[in-house]
Amino acid sequence: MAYWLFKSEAEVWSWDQQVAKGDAGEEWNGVRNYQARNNMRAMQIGDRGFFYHSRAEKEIVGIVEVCALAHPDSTTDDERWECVDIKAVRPLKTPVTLAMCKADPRLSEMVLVNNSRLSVQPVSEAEWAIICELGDTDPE
DNA sequence: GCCAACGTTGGC
DNA sequence: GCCAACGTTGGC
Repeated sequence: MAYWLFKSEAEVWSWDQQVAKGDAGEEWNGVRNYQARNNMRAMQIGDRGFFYHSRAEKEIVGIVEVCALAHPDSTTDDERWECVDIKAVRPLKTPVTLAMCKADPRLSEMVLVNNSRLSVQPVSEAEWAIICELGDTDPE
């Protein structure tokens, strides 16, 4: 199983809205970046991801699960753009802020720390465990 | 609100 | 195929 990180501005699509979708999940649509799309194409059902609020909050707030493989993005007719569906699993007990990630030397290689512009990014298994620890949350 | 970094577009 | 111009993202 692989791990990922999904970024969204809370004003556009928030964790609360994701939770409200329940187990049905929702398309992670609107991505118009090849690297982010390629990451979504590589995802498998059951992969886990962090849900990150960019801009105002700048913190990882929850854990999501991939529940549909990459398929055409319903918000465009442009066949280049695809997206997966994700569903909320549970919130982190303690949100993990960007500042916390930057402050932890074990996370210095994290994409979130080094390439803040990429909206769908891979997370290593080690990084996953560290952030769950910082978030006081079971990594399963 | 500003601006640096990055990705994309389009003229040549 | 290069690269300048432009638009967008996101940290500060």
